[in-house]
Amino acid sequence: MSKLTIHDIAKHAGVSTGTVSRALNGRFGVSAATRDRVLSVVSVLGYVPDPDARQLAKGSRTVIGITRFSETSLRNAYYTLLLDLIQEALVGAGYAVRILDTKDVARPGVAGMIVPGVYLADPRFEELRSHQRPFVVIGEMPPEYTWVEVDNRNGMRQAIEHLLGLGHTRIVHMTGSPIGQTAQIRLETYQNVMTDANLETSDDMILDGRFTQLGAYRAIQRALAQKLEFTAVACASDEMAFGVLAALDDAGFKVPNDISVTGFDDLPLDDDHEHLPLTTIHQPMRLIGHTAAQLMLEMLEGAAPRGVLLPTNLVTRASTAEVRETQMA
Amino acid sequence: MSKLTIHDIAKHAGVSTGTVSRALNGRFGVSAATRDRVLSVVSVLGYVPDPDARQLAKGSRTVIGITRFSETSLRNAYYTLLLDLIQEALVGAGYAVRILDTKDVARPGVAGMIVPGVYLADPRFEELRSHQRPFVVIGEMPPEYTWVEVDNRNGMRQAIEHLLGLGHTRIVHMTGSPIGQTAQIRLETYQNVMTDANLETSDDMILDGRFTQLGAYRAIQRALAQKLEFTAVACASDEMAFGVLAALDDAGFKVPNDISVTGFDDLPLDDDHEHLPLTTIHQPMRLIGHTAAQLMLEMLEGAAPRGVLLPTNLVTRASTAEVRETQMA
DNA sequence: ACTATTTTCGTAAACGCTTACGAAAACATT
DNA sequence: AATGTTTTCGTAAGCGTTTACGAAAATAGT
Repeated sequence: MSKLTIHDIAKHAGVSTGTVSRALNGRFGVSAATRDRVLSVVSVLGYVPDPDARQLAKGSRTVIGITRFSETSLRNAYYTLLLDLIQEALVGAGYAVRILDTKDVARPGVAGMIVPGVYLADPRFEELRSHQRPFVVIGEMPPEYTWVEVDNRNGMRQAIEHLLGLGHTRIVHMTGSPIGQTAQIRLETYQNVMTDANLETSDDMILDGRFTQLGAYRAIQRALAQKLEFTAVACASDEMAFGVLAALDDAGFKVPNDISVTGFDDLPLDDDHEHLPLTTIHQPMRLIGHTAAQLMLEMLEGAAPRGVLLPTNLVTRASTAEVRETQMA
Repeated sequence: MSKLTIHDIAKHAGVSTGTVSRALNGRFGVSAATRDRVLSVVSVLGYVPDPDARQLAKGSRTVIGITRFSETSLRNAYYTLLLDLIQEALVGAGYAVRILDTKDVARPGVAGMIVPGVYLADPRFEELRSHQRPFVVIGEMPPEYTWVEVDNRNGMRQAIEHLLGLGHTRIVHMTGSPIGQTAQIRLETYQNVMTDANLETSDDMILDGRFTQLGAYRAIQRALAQKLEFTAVACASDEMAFGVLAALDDAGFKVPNDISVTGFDDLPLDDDHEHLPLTTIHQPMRLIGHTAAQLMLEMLEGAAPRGVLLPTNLVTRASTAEVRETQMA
């Protein structure tokens, strides 16, 4: 019940500590048979290696920094969750994780940085590039960098096609901040899919909700005031979808009977039980976090840069329905 | 230039490694003279002990968990900053910090928990209490627990008195979620100060903004629709104040000429340059984080529980002004 | 079969620190 | 001065890993 060490595992598995360590780290020089035996003992006894000892033995102290999210602080639920997940994976691999500023990238002891939401024109990006430290960005980047992102194009396509499948033709898009490229990609995809379906996407059908509930709420109010007609709104984030839901409700529209709404992210918000269950595009957060950690580990071992695009999928819930005849006033 | 170890220090100071360690940790058994000599060598060479080695040698691995914030995920900017600060202090003291769930409190290796925003009736609270692990809550608690919180009473008093000093008499309050006690205390203080000044605080003067921008925006819209008259609104958070600002702006009121607005928190939001500079109550975040860490360290050494109330101060910016004669329609 | 290779694995030395333990030095007490 | 106390400090044994290094075992080559 006290601390389980590598020696205990070695004893139980009838091998030496060196072998256990090699098995654990997937190092070369262990037969598949003994590796499996060791691993099974590990999982039976529930052994988990001491990160400190591991770190110490590995030599050079290494902390991996994660920068604070900046695109908009309101998308923070996303960030906190991500932070947690990355941390989990990295600590498991024996690294220390700290929240740092991009300017700390050169600090001694900092092995690398994980930076959610930087974009090419971001001033912080230059800061990162100018030092040699490896960094992985969470967001789409040119191929010469290492990054992981969800497949925004396919995600938004899924949302729009879902709406089209329900018979909607007047679909407006609620976009996010114009700075972030995530919003940009989602917007472009909306336009492309609509155009491919021979549907109109005039400028007034693109509402800017700035990735916030309030922004989306006001955008809808303005659109309604201008007598914009639509039967569905495809949002670039759940957060904004909630704002849309509120605005529609206040204006007397019923979702999904009068108007359908789709979100994007599907983050596990812990306080939003009051909302209508949202049809949305699910992001595999767990996978994103783990992949980011994985990429960092790869970089640290000198791997070449690469980008990873993760799949999304549509989650159909209660905020969308088939279009009906007389919907708008 | 490579890693500076305790041996280097020992050599330079002409003592043994044991002595250096003792000097560094303020342990008993080192003369003041040698301690100072060692410490000066340390600072000259810029030596900083390896946390992993320290941790390993100290024996029992100890991670300190911080739970995810739940009161409302929108107050997340607050949380992220806090997390960062606590981490900074704790890591400096040789502890590992992880984001954990309250139910992980019993996990082996978890020395203690720092829990922002739990309240007495919180189900998570029971979970914490039932295990013996020490925990410090960020938020006001009965004296038998260890906690740190900003002086909400004095803070809200400062805000209201500032408004009173400007001649306002019709002051409404924008409150947060009814669950959290923080909102409760701020609300009560508003009522008390107003009553003490012989001013009215009827129920319709208390608007519920649910700690979100959107919530506050809608609350103001509703109040305006009901022809509620007021010359100032004192908000329980900056977040809500921004919503109020937006609602007032949309309704054609000028802040601060027509109506004054105060916030509460003064968090460094990195994306809100577009807002009018807010008169608000400043929370010493750095101090809160460090104090939380400090209290945890104390607890770990078996200190008795205690609560700490940190001072707030009023920051006067552009959202408040003297009341004028003809303000409301 | 016997040697040359290759693969698997055990041994033991780090990694940088803390902390008993006991020796030496300092100070008190007679 | 001689002895007893207390304080200061050096020595060395860990803490739980990783990883050369080389021995042993398995496989290949003749």
